[in-house]
Parts: sequence; C-alpha cells; structure tokens
Amino acid sequence: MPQSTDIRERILRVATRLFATHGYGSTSVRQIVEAAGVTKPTLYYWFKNKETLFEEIVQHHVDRVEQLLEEALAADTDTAGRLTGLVEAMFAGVRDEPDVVRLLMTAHHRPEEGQPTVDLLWLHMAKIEILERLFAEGIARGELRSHLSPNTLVMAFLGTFNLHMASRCRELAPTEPHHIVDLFLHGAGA
Amino acid sequence: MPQSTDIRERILRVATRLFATHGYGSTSVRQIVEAAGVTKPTLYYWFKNKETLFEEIVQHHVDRVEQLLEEALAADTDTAGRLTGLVEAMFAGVRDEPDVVRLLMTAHHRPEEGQPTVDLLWLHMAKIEILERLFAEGIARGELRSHLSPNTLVMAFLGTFNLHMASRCRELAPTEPHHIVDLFLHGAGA
Amino acid sequence: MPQSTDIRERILRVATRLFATHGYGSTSVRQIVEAAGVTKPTLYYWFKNKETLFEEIVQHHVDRVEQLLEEALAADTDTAGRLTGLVEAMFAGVRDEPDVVRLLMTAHHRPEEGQPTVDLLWLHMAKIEILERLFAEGIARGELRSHLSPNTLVMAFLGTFNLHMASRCRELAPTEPHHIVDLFLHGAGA
Amino acid sequence: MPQSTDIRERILRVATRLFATHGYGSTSVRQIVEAAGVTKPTLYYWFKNKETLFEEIVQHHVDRVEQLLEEALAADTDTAGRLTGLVEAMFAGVRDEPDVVRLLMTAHHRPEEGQPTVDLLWLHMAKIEILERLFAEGIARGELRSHLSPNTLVMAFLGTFNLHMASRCRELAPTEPHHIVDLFLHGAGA
DNA sequence: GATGAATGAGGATTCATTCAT
DNA sequence: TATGAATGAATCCTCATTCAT
Repeated sequence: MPQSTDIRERILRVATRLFATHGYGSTSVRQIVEAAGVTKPTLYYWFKNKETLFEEIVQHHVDRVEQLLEEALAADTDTAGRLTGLVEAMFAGVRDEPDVVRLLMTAHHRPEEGQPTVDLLWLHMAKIEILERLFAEGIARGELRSHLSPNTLVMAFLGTFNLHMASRCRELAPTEPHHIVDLFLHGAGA
Repeated sequence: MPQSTDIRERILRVATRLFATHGYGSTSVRQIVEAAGVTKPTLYYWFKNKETLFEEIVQHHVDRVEQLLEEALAADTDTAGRLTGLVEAMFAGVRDEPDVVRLLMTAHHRPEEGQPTVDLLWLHMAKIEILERLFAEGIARGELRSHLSPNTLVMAFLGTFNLHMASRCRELAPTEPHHIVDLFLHGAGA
Repeated sequence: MPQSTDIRERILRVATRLFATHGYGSTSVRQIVEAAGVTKPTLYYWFKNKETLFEEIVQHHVDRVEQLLEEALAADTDTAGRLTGLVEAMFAGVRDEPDVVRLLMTAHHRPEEGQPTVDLLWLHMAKIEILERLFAEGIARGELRSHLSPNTLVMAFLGTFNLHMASRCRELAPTEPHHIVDLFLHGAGA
Repeated sequence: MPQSTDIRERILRVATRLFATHGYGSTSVRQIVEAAGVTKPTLYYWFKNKETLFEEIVQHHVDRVEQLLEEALAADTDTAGRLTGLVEAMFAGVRDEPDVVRLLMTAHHRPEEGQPTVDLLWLHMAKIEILERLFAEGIARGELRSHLSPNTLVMAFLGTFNLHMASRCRELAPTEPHHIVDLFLHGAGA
C-alpha cells in the first residue's frame, strides 16, 4: 500500500550510503537511481534536486543525533551515568546505520558557493550547546572540576567520541563506553 | 628559473584550498586552473591528472603531520611535555595553513570505486602507531595508568585534538595546549 | 456541468498567452497546466497532445480572422469603406485579445520536420485570396488603379495592417483606420 | 589558417537556418552541432550558451539591416530614388540570406522570463527612427504629403516591405521595387 | 614549457506522455 | 472525470583530458 513512500525511503537509504562513501560531488544522480532501482524522473518527483536530497538526509540525521543528546541529558542519574548512557546510545545508532558518521563528517561542504547549507560548525554548535548544559549541571553538582572551561570539556568528550565512531575497525565492544567515560573523568595520568 | 616551480606550487596551493572547501568531486579542474591563473594543459604538464594532484596534496600534508608527531616523540621531556609540544606544533601548523584540516577530513573518500587511494583509516593508522609508541613509553615510565588500553588512550587524545583543530571558531589561545593536556592526564572529575 | 468546458477554455486561454509569449518550443506542458491550475492528465484528457492543442488555438484564431475578412467584403459600401471597416474590425479584435497577433506571427514554424502544421504562407494564402477578391471588385468598379498587380496591392495593404497590429506601442487611435486607408488609396506623394 | 574562425562561422550559419526554421525553443543544441559537423563542447567553446548564440545571430543581422537603412538614407537622390534603392538593397540581402527574415520575425520572443533580450519592438524602433528621418526629409523637400503623421508613413512602408520579404513564394522580380515604391507614393486609388 | 582548440563521456535536470486508480 | 506517480528520451551544459602547434 504505502508503496509510494517506500520508494522515497529507498532513495534516501541508498543516497545516504553513496554520499557517505563517495562524497556529495562524486556521487551522481545516475548512481543513486540505479542503486535504488528507480528512474531519474522518479527521483525528481520526490526531491527538488540533488542538493535538497542531500540536505534532507543530513538534516534527518542531525536531528536524530540531537534527540539522542537530549535524551541522555534527561536521564535521572549522575554525570558519569549520563555520559555512559549517551555513548551507549550513540554506539547503538552507529551500529544500525554505519554510513551516517561518514556522511556527517562530509556535511560541512558547501555544494554551491554562497549559501552555507549545513556547516560542520553549525552542526557542532547545536551538539555543543546541549553538551555544555550537561557539563554545567555536572559542575554545579560538584561532580566535575570547576576550573576547566566548559568548552574545553565539550571538545574533549565530543572529539573522543566522534573518533571512536568514525573508526569502526573493530566492532564497538560493549564495555567500551565505560572505559571512554572513565578515561574522560579520571584522566590518563597515573 | 624558479618561475616554473612557482607555477607548480601555485597550483598546489589553490587546489588545496578548493579541494578543502568543496570536496574532491565538487572541485573541477577548470576551477583550479582559473584560480591559479594557468591553462589546463599547463596543469596537465605538471600533474598526471586530477586524482594524482589530489593524492600528492594529501600525501604532502600527511607526511608533514607524521613528521610533527615524530618530532614530538623525540623531545627530551616527560609524557606531559611531549603531548603539550605536539599540540603546540600542530596548532602552529593549522594557523599557517587552515585549509589542511578540512582537506584531511575529506581524504577518506575513494574517488573511484575499487582503488582506495588515501583512506582516512590508513591515515589514522600511521598516526595511531606513532602515538601508541608515545603512550607505551609513558606507561613504561609509570607516567600513565597502565590498565587502560593504548588504543583507548590514542582515541581520546587524537579525537580531542582533531576536533580542536577542525573548529576554528575562535583563534587557538596560546594557553589552550596546556589545558588540553591537563584534562587528558587528570580527567574532568572533581 | 459547464464546469468541464470551463477547464478546457481555461487551458486554451493560458496556452494562447504562453505560446504567444515564449513560442511553441519554449512553452512546456508543465507551464501550461500550472498556469491553468490543472494537472497534466487533465490536459491530456481534453487534448490529444501539445501539438494539437497548439493547432487548435491557431486554427481558432485563423478562422476568426477570415470571418472578419469575409464580413468586410460583404459590406454594402465602396472599396474605401470596406477597407476602413476591415481595419476597424481587426483593431477591435486585437484590443480584446492582444496575444493573438504575436501567436499568429509565430505559427509558421513547423514543430516537427516533415509535417507543416500551420504555415504562415498557408495562413496568408487564405487571407490573400479573400483580399484579392476585394481588390478585384474595386478595380472592376473603377475605384482602384488597374495597372497594379492585385498581389502587389494585397501585400501593401496586408503588410501595413499587420505591422500596425503587431506594434501596440500606443493604443490604436480610433481615427487611425481612416489614415491608413487614406494613405493606401492616395499615396504618400505630394 | 583561419580554420578556427571557420568553425565559428559555420555554427553561426547553420544556427541561423535552424532557429529561423523551427524557432528558438524548438531548435536543440544537438541539432545545431550535428548540422555544423562539430561536437557540443566545441560549440560551448565559442559561445557561452544557446541563448547568447541566438542573441549574437540576431544582433548581427539587426546591425546589417540598420546599415542598409543608413546607406539608403545617404544616397544622393530624391525620396523616390532613396526608397527604391532601399528596397533593392533589402531584396538583394534577402536573396543572399533567405533565412534572416524569418529569424528576425521570431526574435521578439523572450527565452527566459525577465530580461527582454531582443524585442521586436526595439528592433522596429531603431528601423523606425531611421526611416522617420528619411520621411521627414522628404516632407521638408515637399516630396511627401505633409499632413500625414510620419509614424503612419513608416508603418505603411515598413509593413509592405516586411511582408514582401517574408513571403518569398515567387522569386522577387527585379521590377518589383519600382512597383512597391510607386504604390506607396501614388496610392492605389484610381 | 605553454596554449588554443577540440573531444567523448557524462553531469543534472526536464521533456511530453501515460498508467493504475 | 481527474489524478498521483512513473517513465524513456531528450534537454542544456560541463566534465577530465588531449592534440597540434
């Protein structure tokens, strides 16, 4: 029945994979429609053009990431628990859709000079804001060192975290989240 | 006489900027030659084709990064000092050539299906290997906690570090390297 | 009930305007249906295809023009009066549907090589025939110079006439028809 | 040698014919390059795009027409002689390049909504201005009736003239120019 | 060393048209 | 009657690349 929407979803799925694999400019509309098993006019029936298709994909996943962040912040535990929960949720998301990380790492490109569609900076800004609230609460509760700039904290946690997800050499071990948060909270020093 | 090499360098410089700004596939040879003020046959005189031009650029900067890593490792101080020196050196490099970070973040794309030219993974592998040696020495000297997997350490440090360089919102403060290393060594916990 | 015919008429009206403005080949079916507020299958329900839609429009206005010509010829006055009446009637028609002149001036194009749908020559042939009868009568009555070829007369009158209608810079003045016919009959010479 | 410019000229020649035959929108770039025996990139090497190719063609012939008009005006004879010379020169031009008339009759279309590239009105304005000077001189010399508006004179002469050139059913007879001017000056009335 | 001119292949997008509903 | 969804073929244009000079 919802055959129609299925086609849209299928296009989105294969486009995500292709954009993530080859990048925006190196992915042709022909590649997308052939992989999706549809014709070119069908793609243009559902999407205005290649660029808005790309933007819709990016925006969709950006929204999902922010949602995960909000949920982690809302958990009823201490900072360590919240951070662990966040990492676990993100790892699960990556496990389900492995292409997304790569896609988001390329989303800061501007297909057309002029309007910065989805900038990596902007992308991080949203994440950063949410994380800063989390860390501010942690400091207020006395669970985090107060003399560190919140931004420095965010950079350390988010960077660690991004790199873990980007480098999927080995499968993400279930105990990994604990180690990551442990290292972040207690440091590497002896 | 050095006129000739100047042309080559100019092509490399503008190509770096364009590849970093638009990505490999969204940068055309025409854009490059127009920005460099040369003609297309001139570019093809100096470089085999677009792909090898890209690879040469990437390889050049990868080599520079590895060189910085090696120098940091060779410094005659403790682990904290080495890490601080590394961050400072990298920050200096980014200050001089801001496009490079963006370029390297996109270098994991495969322009042509099949031959993985310059893979992000491979890129990190080299970095990781060097850093792992640094951390192994730190553990051997008793300066780092020994129960943490070296890989986890690398991910935390490298990720933090990458993100700092990628987000050049504010100018990198001179005291920043110390804070970064401090946080890495002593953790965020109170 | 008349709803249905309204749709047909609306399509004809906007198609006339668009064909006249952009020409046959530069007017797309999408433009027409969007301007008419209908869907594409609706247009194809009422008209076989784009070409027959165009032909029907052209034929409709060609018929109207010929009708005006016949009526002018049938008037019960001398040649001067008939010509004046003809110009007046045509001016009135142009005032009501200003797009038509432009449309007919482009109708001599052959959308498809091979089948000359509506040829300008053919269009003029019909007009010319009728006008030639008018002038032949004028000569027979001794109202027109007899040594001029009827064709030359037709060309002079029809050309003057066409150009007046095509150039709608200023509103067509009510006294204009008299001047046009006066000039045609008595010449520009002192 | 001038092989290069030859290609440009060949493109212009066949494009003129095709635009005149099918109209701007119904002539494809593929048709043009195939008829010219070149490839598409070659056309785009010499011309920015289809629209500027069209505009250049139109402008070229508009310029030629205005030049003929100026020359006719400069002739050292009376008004009748000047008009006859003008008609003869135009007929000669049409004989050499028969497509041009049809082309100019379609040039009032606006390929893209917004900027009225080459408008028929504008085209006529230039012609009209020059002819009005010619007629003004004729009136000043007492060779033309003075109570006729110059604009009416222009419309009559230019329209007659246009139609003669557009309808090339039979070859333009050498004596035709005299008849045309005779009719214009002395009128059709007995 | 460097270039004007050319090309085969492919880019994104839209065309006129139709089917199943 | 009317439409949402789909299509093969064509649109204009640009791609990376090369050759003769």
